[in-house]
Amino acid sequence: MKIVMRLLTASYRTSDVTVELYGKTQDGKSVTALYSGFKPYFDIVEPTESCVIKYKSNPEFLKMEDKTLWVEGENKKIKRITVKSPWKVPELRQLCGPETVAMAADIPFHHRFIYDFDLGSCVMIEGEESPDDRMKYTTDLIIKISKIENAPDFNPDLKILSFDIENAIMKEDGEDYGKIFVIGYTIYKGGEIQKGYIDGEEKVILQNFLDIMKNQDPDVITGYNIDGYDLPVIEFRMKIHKMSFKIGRDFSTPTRIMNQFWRVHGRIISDTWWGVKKILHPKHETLNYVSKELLGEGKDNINRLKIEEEWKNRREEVIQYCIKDSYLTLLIYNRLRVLDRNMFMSTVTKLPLEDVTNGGTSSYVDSLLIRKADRENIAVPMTFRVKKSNPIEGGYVHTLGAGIYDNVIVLDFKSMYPSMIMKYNICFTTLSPKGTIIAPTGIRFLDKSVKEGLVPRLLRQLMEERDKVKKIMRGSSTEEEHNYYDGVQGALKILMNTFYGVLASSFYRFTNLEIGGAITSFARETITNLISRLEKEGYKVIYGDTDSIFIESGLTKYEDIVKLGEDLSKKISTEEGVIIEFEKVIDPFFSHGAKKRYAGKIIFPEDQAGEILVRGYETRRTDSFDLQSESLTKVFDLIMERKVDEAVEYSKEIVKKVLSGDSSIPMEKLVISRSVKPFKSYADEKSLANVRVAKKLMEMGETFIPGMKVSWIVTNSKKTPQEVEPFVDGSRFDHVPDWEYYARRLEETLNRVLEGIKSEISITEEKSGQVKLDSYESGRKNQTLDSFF
DNA sequence: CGCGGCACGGA
DNA sequence: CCCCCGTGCCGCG
Repeated sequence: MKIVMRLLTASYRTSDVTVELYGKTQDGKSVTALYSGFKPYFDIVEPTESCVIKYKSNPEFLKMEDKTLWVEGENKKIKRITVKSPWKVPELRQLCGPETVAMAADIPFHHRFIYDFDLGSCVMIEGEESPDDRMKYTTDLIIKISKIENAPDFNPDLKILSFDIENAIMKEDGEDYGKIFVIGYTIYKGGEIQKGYIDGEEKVILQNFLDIMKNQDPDVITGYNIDGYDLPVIEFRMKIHKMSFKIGRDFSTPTRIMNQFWRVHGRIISDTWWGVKKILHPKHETLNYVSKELLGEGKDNINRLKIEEEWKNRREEVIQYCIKDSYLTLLIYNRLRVLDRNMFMSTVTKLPLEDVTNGGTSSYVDSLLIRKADRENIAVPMTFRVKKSNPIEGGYVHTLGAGIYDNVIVLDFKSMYPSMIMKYNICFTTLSPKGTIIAPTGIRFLDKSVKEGLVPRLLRQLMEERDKVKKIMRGSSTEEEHNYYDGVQGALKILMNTFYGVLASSFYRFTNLEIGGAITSFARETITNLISRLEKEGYKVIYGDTDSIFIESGLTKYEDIVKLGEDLSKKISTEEGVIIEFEKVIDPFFSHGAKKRYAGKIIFPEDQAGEILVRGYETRRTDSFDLQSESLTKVFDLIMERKVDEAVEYSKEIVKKVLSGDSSIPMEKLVISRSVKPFKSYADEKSLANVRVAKKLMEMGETFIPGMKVSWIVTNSKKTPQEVEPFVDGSRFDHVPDWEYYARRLEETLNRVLEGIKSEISITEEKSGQVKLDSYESGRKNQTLDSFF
């Protein structure tokens, strides 16, 4: 038979080293495709005679081939050693001691298979169904592969199972420690939703859970915080009942990767919380808050801290609450389009969906770079850590003076770092003392005419691919088609931009800090040269950051400003060999005089006109309290209308109101929220409010998982460290906020902005009058806020 | 009052 | 397990 499927996950079984490819067909069939006979191998650089003998006499040894591979600037003799068991490779690669250099000996076996067959995210498989394996897998089809090749891309409908557990609080040790009362779930397939729950004896619940996995056979397992909570609890409770947590498509058990993600053969475990964090960046990360924000609907009202009581007295409500959690989570997961995003990324990285869902960005680059290196006989080094003595110097940031600016033109370098890599042929394959391209750091690279680097070539192909996809997108006839190509081109853009990050990282196989430094130094040179040139030509450059330049045009007519923007972009692009895009016009443009902080009203392009753009300020920060963000937004709105006096008046009023502890101010508007890392990573955990709050929450019986955001209200800032009380979404807060603290923080925020205008106004217009709010300086004796109001 | 640790956002 | 730059808050000496 012959099928076409999208790759969901890839793995291998240890019993006979068969590669397992799990996928989904366009018509919704789940597939296990098996490939036998592929063996793991790795390279040893110029091994000694005794080392060769050592390998040949090892029971794992299968064969040895001679290779000549390019290693750090020269061709070297390599022995390629093929062995029996993938899991033995870490041990075998150092068989001859630490002084022998092993290459490509840390590539996961399933990746090795995909790279060698040069498979993409969708494949065509020919083969026979395998009745012998019928009982070993939960999928609709089980096929022994006789032929496999790439197929055109498509995004099939996947079956998603979202679940949530309610269990005894894990406070003290005992038999019922964490005991599960109920599992609620929601299954989604092709637009249809099916809800359900399992209760009863815990052992029965767990068994039913395994049966649902087997019979429903979901492609994706999600939930809210399942990585750090539900899955560990289930694993733990199964152990107590001496059950095996076999939810894999091959009935294998899931394993935890880096104490964070879970991986299981055949399915994608994709925590919605993680998607929320990465895509939404909300102020609070609780399911209740995110649901309300995104769906306009919150969780049911159940007291989780007294779950045992609730389970005894309100069983039906708890069950409904539990199902609803899984349902809301599923809706959020779909709303965020996590699967679509990941499918697009898997398309452009040529990796299975699971690998882009739970893998790092280095695996994206690996997937493309290793294939190319292999085909060009370039040795693939193992991942190593580089000591970070002198970090790479980063992007250039132009000083931004305080004030209000008119009709500001924004120019952007298109894909700055990828462009630098391509223009200057920056690559580990072109790095050479004989090179004629000299970076500002003094590092040399060969000219393209001598040798085009692997990375520049790859980026060029990705950029060409993206331009092609964009063109198809513009010509697409349906919205669906348009969205598809838009997704692909967006993923290509993200992928291109990850190259610099990965190559400059301190923990990657192709890392070279000289190369990372060369890229940023070329970028700094490019932008600073352009700024000088524009200034020489009489333009007033007011700001720039890494790849953007802000010019106060000095013009007043809209058409003239737009024309200038277009002319500059055209002129510079042709001259510099790097594309400069005319991005927008902002009027007015405001900053209080700090880099990376500005606000302005967009007047070009048309489709963004009227939008107030804020960067860096408290309104954009998830760790400022709502009252602060809202007040600042209001002040910016007034400034954008150039109503400075009104802004000052408003600011005074609101600070006064807060200082008086006005009862009309909702407590929620005072909540401050910050994330907390694993406790052991802190130098002094007691001195940090967020860490203290996390610990308090755990004492209260709330779930806290490292990486989570926690929320609090400051109740006494005069004490050291300041006193804070956790704020739990949905439950009453019965402490008194430190109103003076909030008034002071608010005033400082608003003052920063208003002072920025005053200095500007007094210079250009000699406008008298007090703009600055009456100041309050903490720590100074005889001066408190009270003395001013 | 200056410094370092920390979290967050910009690009 | 993605880079650095920069801001602002807090606690400490």
